[in-house]
Amino acid sequence: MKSEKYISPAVIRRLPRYYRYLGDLLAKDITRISSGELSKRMGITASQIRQDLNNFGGFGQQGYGYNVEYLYKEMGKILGLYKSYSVIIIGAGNLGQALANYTNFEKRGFRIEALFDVNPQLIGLNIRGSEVLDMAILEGYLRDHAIDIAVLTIPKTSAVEVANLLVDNGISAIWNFASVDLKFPGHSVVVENVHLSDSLMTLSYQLKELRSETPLEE
Amino acid sequence: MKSEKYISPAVIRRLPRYYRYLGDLLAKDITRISSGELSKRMGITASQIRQDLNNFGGFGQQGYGYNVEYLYKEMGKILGLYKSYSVIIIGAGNLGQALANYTNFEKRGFRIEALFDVNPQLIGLNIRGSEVLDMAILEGYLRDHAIDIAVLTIPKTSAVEVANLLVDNGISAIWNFASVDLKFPGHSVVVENVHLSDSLMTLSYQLKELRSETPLEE
DNA sequence: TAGATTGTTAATCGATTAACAATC
DNA sequence: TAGATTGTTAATCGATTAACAATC
Repeated sequence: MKSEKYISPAVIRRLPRYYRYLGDLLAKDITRISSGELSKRMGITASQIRQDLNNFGGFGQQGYGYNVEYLYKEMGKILGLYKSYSVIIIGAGNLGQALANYTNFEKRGFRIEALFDVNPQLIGLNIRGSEVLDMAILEGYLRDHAIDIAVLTIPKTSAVEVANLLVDNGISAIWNFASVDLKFPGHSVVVENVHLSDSLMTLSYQLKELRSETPLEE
Repeated sequence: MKSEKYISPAVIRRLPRYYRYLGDLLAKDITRISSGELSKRMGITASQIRQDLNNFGGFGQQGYGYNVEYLYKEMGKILGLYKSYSVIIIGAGNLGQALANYTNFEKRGFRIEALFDVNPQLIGLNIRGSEVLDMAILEGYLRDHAIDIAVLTIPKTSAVEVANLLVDNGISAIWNFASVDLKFPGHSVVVENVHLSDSLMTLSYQLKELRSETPLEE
């Protein structure tokens, strides 16, 4: 109906970064900021900042710039941070537990309802108020609970199978830490990947390049 | 000297993905692959695959395609995976420990030498063979050990300060999990960011959009 | 050889930057 | 009002895709 304007992924990826900088400014009691000043701080062009923001509305004022608090709140709305989300974590290993223990997510409205694992040693454990449940009851659990987001922190071997089960049972958002690309033909699902291995390889590539560029020191 | 051709970040980000798919093919005993077939599997154009690979050399053969094992190994070399890297983890909290416990990194040649933390409760702990050392001795440690990569898993409040200390003491690669953008003017340092909060916000944005697109079910 | 598929040049598309009129 | 800075259109730049000659 509202036929929203298409926003490119490149823009979307910059939104959390704007949000972060605005939050920092707010913490420093800076009340207004121009695109030029923000440009210097963020290391991107003022033109890009204005283009990006204007995808979502005219938040600034000529001759003045942007009101930090207002823009911060608007960005929060755009990012969907004023809603509360129910979250389950699939895989209660080191990474799953680390995420469950990370309090900042709760603060932003991401409520961890439960964790799931196949390991009997982990089942029954309580991680900062959330119980680790048996993966065997996951399907039933999803029928009884309205879950917004599933976090996938299981090995790639079982990731595709479990992801399909999640989607077949109504999950439409997956935060995927498994080293596979998930595809759900015919379903409306959003997936955000955190491919740690890929990230580390990219670093390794860059380090190799850096070292080959720099001639030996004398 | 070797005046390497400039490779765009967009290409670099795709390299680990190629490497992953080639590894999967290899595991399935598939010995050859054409750009057309790989295109179908990866969901990117064959043209892009050929362009990307040809940044680094002509790995294929007309009429045949690419030899999977050969290309896999070449990609590994390009990514710098045949070297061994010494790694320290700064911040032995949940995330730092999770990364230290993740055995796949060791397998790829990233050896975790030590972890560092300020918390007395953690200092002295042994995480899968690596000791948690006092952050106070970090500077001295760096003088005595040749460390390739530092993993930054500390809160953003101290991240900038510690990162500067690392770089001042010879670290030239940082895998940054703190929610800040690190800058090192005048130093040659490569930084790879894993901004988990940003990633989760992106997911939240996408979920919000997905839900506003889809009209109510009847 | 004929068929397949690469490597590479050229065309297109999209994203970034520049410019400037509008306006606070 | 004059100065500053936005919102937006136009220009540029870079990345992706298409096309095809080269060649295995």
